[in-house]
Amino acid sequence: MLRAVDKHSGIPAYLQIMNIIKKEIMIGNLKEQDQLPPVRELQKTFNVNVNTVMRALERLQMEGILEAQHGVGYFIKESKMIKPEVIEILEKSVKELKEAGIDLNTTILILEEVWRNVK
Amino acid sequence: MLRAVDKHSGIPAYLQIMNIIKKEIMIGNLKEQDQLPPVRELQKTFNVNVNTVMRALERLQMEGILEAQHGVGYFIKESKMIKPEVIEILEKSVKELKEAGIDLNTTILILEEVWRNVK
DNA sequence: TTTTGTGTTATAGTTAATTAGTACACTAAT
DNA sequence: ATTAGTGTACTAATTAACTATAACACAAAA
Repeated sequence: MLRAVDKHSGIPAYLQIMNIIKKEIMIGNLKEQDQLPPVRELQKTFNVNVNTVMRALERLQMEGILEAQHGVGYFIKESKMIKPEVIEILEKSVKELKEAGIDLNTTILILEEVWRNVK
Repeated sequence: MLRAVDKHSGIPAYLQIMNIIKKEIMIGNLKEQDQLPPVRELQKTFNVNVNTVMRALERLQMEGILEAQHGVGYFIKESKMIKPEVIEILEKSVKELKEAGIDLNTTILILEEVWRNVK
């Protein structure tokens, strides 16, 4: 479910962690009021320092996504799960793109460009 | 065509520059043997220091995408343009996603997840 | 040969991200 | 009251990214 961070991607670890957690919420693996694993466990899972975990969680708090309870744990505060239709739209495209031999990075670059141009 | 870098995204500027140039190549705005604008101009366009431009261009050289000619300029060495069909696949999805009220960041997060799961 | 336009290199300083290590603070169960 | 499990805070040090500034090196045209 939760995976380690990629330390060679150039993307700051705390950003990656934020995104991983957001993703888990969006696909429904984490729902409102669910408790996160303890920070000392997250630290091992993501393979980073506690402070880095804290930075990620603090920012997710600021975004209203998490809530901290001192001495207890971190909880999902706001969770808007993505509709299955949305996943399906992407699944269809991804299949076609993979068949065309396109890789993920290329797809993201083109996607950003297309996003800007489509009305 | 070329846009300034987003200094608040958390993504290192040199990575953003690399991606912008790759994107221009993929959509066909830059073709093999085309010359890039001079580094002192790129510096202004991207709103960064020369050294940061250099770092991006050096790495693109290492990836075999650019070639430097001292005293002359930077040239596109390898350019594989994306097929229009691929763009169309994404355009169709993007339209649907926008209509569903999904934003770009969310799309990218879900896309990465879907990419991992689709065979 | 000089000038202009280009890439290249180097130094010094700043800031952000990350780590290690330690200690403290709150909560709930015993 | 104690303990175990949790979050929180702080200091010190390291590294990567970035900036400003300046100088140097090569190529082509005047």
